[in-house]
Amino acid sequence: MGKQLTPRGRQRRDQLIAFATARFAERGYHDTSVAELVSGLGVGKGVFYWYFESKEQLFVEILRQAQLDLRDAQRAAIGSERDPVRRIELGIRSTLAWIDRHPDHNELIRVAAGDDRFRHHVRRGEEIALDDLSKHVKDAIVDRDLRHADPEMVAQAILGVVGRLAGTFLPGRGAPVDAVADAAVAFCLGGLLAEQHAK
Amino acid sequence: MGKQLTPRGRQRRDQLIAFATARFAERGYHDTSVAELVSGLGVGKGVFYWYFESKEQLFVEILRQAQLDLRDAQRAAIGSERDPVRRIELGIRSTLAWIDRHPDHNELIRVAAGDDRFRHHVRRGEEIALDDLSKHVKDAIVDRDLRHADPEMVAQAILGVVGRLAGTFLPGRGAPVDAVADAAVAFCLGGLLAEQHAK
DNA sequence: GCCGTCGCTGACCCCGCGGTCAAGGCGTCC
DNA sequence: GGACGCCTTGACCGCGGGGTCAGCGACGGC
Repeated sequence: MGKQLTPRGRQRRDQLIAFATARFAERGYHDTSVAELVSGLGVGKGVFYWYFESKEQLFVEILRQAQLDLRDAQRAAIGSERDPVRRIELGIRSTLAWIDRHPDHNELIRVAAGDDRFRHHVRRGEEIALDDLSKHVKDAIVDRDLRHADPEMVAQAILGVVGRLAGTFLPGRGAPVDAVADAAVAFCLGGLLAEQHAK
Repeated sequence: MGKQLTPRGRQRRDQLIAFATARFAERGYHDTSVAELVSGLGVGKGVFYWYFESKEQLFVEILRQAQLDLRDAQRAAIGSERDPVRRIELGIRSTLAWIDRHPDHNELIRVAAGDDRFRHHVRRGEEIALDDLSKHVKDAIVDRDLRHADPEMVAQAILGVVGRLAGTFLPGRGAPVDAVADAAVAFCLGGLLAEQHAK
């Protein structure tokens, strides 16, 4: 599967991945042709098929890599924090920070989510983070004697908030990440009705 | 633009729309060919182009109609309710009820949101509902002296929650709509940290 | 200098797509 | 019955897509 590559080869491969990521994010999967990708780098078509099996395989690879990277960022941010609520907050903030740093990858995930062919990849990539999040929610409910709620639903709701705010405010008019993160955290924790209290 | 159709013609047209809606929802825009649509109804290809200008135009029409229909449902549900928080709740519930009744249309909206070609249609369709929602949020904040928050961000967050919960729980697992709606409302209003209180 | 391996070329193939159109029913009204 | 207009047919077109492949450097080891 994994082909042996010299440093030179690896460089080309990375070029292709980087360029393809940008194009996929900008124009979607179907509207980005292989011809476009190679001509964008000024190379022949064969180069593409030297490094990748197919356009689809490349897309999936980028997608998977992005999801792994995001997951790493989340893990690193959460670290060994004990308080479940705080873990959730750190997860939210690190996710938004990652999206802010990788707008193309996030866009690509959105594209993938809208395509039947790739949707299950997205779901699979989310699953683990979602399970973790659900656990934290469950812990939080137990620890703090909160109202009973299905942890998975709450976890999904949080993902919904984060995804939506990121998709709306980060790429368009560059709202400061921190402001968006603050809003996301405040909403997820306190909802609409939270009384004003120490910020 | 709008062609005159006899009752028979209108019936065919509706058949095509219904079938296309299902196919688009199931397989996406690109992976649903015109040939597939017509052969699914056992008619010739010309039939399609007798009723529609193009595949794209048909898709956009279905999309627009779905969004208008959803909006009508929301309006009807909210009616003349005065309390902004209650208006928001009614909006959430009616949206989820609509999605539950029209899974294909909702799926189609998701598909459209992931395609660069149609994304702006989706946004445009959301805009009005979003503005309304923002107003309600603003009113709620003023009325109840809640913590200051950007109404638009809160509105987007609410849409995020509703969209995500609908997309995850309604089509796959046949979760009862009311349960999902209760969870969505509870989360949007009280967030994670809301203490337990009268259900 | 020679040869092998890695990287690259780009013309080419085949296919399926969206879309067209000349021609042929079929219903209806006179 | 004839004529007209709505509806339908399906072979056909051009195009651009993903993917292939025989052959051409070019560089490094011997």
